[in-house]
Amino acid sequence: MSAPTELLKGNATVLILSALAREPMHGYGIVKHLDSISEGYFHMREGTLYPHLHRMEKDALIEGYWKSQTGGRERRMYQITSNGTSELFRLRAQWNDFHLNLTRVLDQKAGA
Amino acid sequence: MSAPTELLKGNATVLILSALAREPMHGYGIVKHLDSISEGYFHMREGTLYPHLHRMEKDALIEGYWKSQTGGRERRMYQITSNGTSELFRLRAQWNDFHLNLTRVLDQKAGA
DNA sequence: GTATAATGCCTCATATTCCTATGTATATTT
DNA sequence: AAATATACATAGGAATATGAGGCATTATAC
Repeated sequence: MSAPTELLKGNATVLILSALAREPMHGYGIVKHLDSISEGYFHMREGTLYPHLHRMEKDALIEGYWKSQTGGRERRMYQITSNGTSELFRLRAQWNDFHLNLTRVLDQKAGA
Repeated sequence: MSAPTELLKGNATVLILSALAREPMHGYGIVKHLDSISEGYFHMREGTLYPHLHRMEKDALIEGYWKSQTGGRERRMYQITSNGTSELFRLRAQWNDFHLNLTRVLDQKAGA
């Protein structure tokens, strides 16, 4: 089973940052990493990923550079910046907060 | 602090069903209930709520009926159906699954 | 008494964000 | 030689929450 689109919305950034916090990766590698770590649950589409990477680079959350390979083909590598690390912490906290509140409503344990 | 729009996406239905699983409510009451139970975190806008209620009624997840008050003014009350209860269970399970997988990625505890 | 806020229902235009489809190109496997 | 996997990129369409607006009644504050 894979992640419902509606729930994925808004979480692409935190997923990408989490991957890059581990080590620098290129786009396709990020997709594979998320796929493998979640056992197929998060299979991010390229049409989702690349626009995100471009925006995140513009926002200085990540830094891209071209890396040539012995084979010849160049790949675009990305690494997380210090801005990106801060943002990752912020998004993680935001997520925890969201989870706490949603659980509270689903469990009906508080309120009037 | 209130819930980020992007995270709320896809969770409106489960929030509404959770409220109505407690007791029948009218639209405005649902907003107030969610607001109070989450201490202001989930403040669903009416532009979000009412289209959802109409769609959910059409999908037989909830049932609406007009209730007149001593004052004279009518209010539209909604109650959850058995379909709605099933759907609530399904969405709760889906949410738990999503949370499990996102946590797994954020904590970087599994995978290659 | 009258203005203001709160209650209560509803719709539409807009922004955001993900997906599908498509295009290009190289490397590896069968 | 063909099929698949790797790798980057963009355009068009679909879904969905928000903001702004409209309408009407009731309670509260001045």
